Amino acid sequence: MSAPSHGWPTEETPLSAELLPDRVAAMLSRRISEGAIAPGTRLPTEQKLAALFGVSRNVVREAVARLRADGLVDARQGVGSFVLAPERRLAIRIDAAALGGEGMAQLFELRAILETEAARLAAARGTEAHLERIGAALERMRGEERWEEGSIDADLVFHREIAAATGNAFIETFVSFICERIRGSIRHARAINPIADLVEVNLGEHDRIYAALRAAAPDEAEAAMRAHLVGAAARVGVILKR
Amino acid sequence: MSAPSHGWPTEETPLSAELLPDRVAAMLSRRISEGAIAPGTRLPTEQKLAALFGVSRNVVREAVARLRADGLVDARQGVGSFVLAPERRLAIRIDAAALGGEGMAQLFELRAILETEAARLAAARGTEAHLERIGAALERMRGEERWEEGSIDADLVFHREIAAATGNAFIETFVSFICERIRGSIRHARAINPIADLVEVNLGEHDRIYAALRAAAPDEAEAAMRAHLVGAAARVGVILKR
DNA sequence: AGTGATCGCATCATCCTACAACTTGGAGGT
DNA sequence: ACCTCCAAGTTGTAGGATGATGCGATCACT
Repeated sequence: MSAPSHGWPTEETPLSAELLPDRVAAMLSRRISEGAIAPGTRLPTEQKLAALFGVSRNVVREAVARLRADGLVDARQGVGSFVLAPERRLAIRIDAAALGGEGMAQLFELRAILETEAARLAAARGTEAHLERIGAALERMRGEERWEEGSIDADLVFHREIAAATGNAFIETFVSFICERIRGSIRHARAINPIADLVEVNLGEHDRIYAALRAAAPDEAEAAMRAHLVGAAARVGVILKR
Repeated sequence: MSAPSHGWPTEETPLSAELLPDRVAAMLSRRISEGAIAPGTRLPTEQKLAALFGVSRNVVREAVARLRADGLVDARQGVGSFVLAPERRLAIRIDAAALGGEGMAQLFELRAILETEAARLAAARGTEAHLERIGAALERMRGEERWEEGSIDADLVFHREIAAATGNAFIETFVSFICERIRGSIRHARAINPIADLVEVNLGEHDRIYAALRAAAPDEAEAAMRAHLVGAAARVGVILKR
């Protein structure tokens, strides 16, 4: 037993539809983020990993390359790959597994923090061009009567355009990212549990936001956005505190 | 000439220290995010990319694998890799190039939104264990008299622990990520322009935050955090509006 | 001629082998 | 004790081979 028992029980692969490198990367990533590999320690060599996972070294390389790109490990030629401290990460990634129950509530809370402030800033700074694009998204939503793919898309655009109206590219990126993740996880639950999510309700809330933005009223925009998010969260079974 | 002139001038590589796959991925990523490749269109085949960049197909594969992991392209076996709409991205990545001037101000604004709210939540929810860890970071900072590596590290821990005290894992991740990116970009400017950034100033601001958290006073915690961030931004030459 | 099944082709996914570049550590000589 | 050189181990890169997959063209049958 030369390996110091890293604890690699090969983890029977649950035959997911993902590609091999993605699976390997996901497993390693989970081990690292769970602290099962302690920062500073060295990963097994690529050859050993290949043997452990039962894949070729090329597949392992793609997986490790992704970990390196995310800043989870530091691969040094001729030495090995070392686990980095978690705060060194270079990319934020949210996998669906983290959104079960409590995770979704937390993500909604983060979303609310960003979007309420985004609404406030958009009301204060949004140009006519911005407002027109927000209005266009609203109109697209108005056309549909059921809450399905088309209107959900328009909803995302609506929120993204508000974030863009802040003039802050990072706010736009982060809000868009979070909304997209929430949408992705909702789609599954929705098919099973078709909550009464009438367009009228949503439209009323959206109209209030838009009116506040048009009126350049930051306080009202923030309040309207908060009310909308509380409602949206409730509609997917999440209670948004505060 | 079968290739419909994607416009691939091979882009002479500026001999950076990065690895080959990283360089290829960065080039492709830039093309995509700049819109030079229009969503929906197909990338050249891996063989052609390998020939264009003058590298092996393996290198291209690692690069494309990373793009796919980030949600920038969708690679379908036997067909090709297609560029996705920008909002479909699965990871947030901030490269240093985006932080020149205006970028840094925008990132600070985003940071302020998150951290002021985080301070408020931490004051309301933080447990004794959380507060102790925040205090420990503060003590570590107090030991140093110059603002250098050690105290900067402690500063990061201080902010991260406050985010952790919200009990929201996503807030912790996002705040930590943003602080780390700002730190990385500051380090360079700092070496050239050693702004008067005395520890006492920083400590005073931090003490105010800590006192507010101890007192479980959300409003004061938020105000103290805002004051600190305005000061921190000013010290690196960024004016934080509002 | 129209329709359906079949085949071939382009492409990605995976695997394999080999070599280059780099680091480490020890053998051996000075 | 110190320096030099070399051998082993590891990651980085190259190139090819093979299987899997999706698409279009061809071909046979009606």
